[in-house]
Amino acid sequence: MAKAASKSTLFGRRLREARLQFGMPQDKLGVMIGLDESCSSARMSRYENGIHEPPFKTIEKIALALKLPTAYFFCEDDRLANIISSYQASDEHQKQSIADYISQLKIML
Amino acid sequence: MAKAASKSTLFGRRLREARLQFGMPQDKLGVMIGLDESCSSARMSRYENGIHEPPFKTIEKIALALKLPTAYFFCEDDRLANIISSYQASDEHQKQSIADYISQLKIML
DNA sequence: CGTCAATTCTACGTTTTTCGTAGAGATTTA
DNA sequence: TAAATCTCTACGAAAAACGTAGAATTGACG
Repeated sequence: MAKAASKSTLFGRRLREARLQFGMPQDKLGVMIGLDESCSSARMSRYENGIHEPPFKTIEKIALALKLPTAYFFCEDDRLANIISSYQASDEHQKQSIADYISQLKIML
Repeated sequence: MAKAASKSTLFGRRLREARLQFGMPQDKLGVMIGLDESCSSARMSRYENGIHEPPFKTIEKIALALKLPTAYFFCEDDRLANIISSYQASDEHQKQSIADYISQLKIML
């Protein structure tokens, strides 16, 4: 039987997605952000399944470890999530290009 | 004397900024998202000052009330925060334009 | 299939955090 | 200044997350 996703959160789903993309088990990622290895897996599991919600500091450490902006984990919209992660991966010049492009559009609103 | 910002969080700072922009006192905003008016101001104050951290559900309600994407409240980078809120304010066609523009840049990475 | 190893999940008691209350402090307006 | 509006905070009660220990699941290999 499939897992009941009853308690899942957007954050949890994005976390799992990003971690799998990164190719790392829960316990390893937990240790990366400073969790004790004795409970690392338990905690990460609960975060991914939406059973518990981590404090902001922990969310930031996770984002840093996975090389994604914290905001990424709170995007419902896949397209926006992609924009955010692309922005993160861009160099200064490209970041400015993106910002400029958006400013252009805004004038037309 | 200025308030000690010792416990402030990024979320709290973005929340205050967005609420003031929206032009609404803490208690009113709290009631908007379903808080009892008897403690609405107390809770919003603690969120803004980083004394307490609200659960994800509450963060989402706040974002909805202020007409901003949840992700906005987790952006350190002002330029990215602006991109996110502009995206939110755009119509479907413009959203796609933004996504396409970013895809273009990505190819050049 | 069956087994071993790796990974993920969860019940339970403890610890930590947030909540609601009540009122104080600060700021603005008349 | 006085009154009204807005914001902040100490305290005990309630709720949520934590660490532990081990169970369940998944995957690779024979």
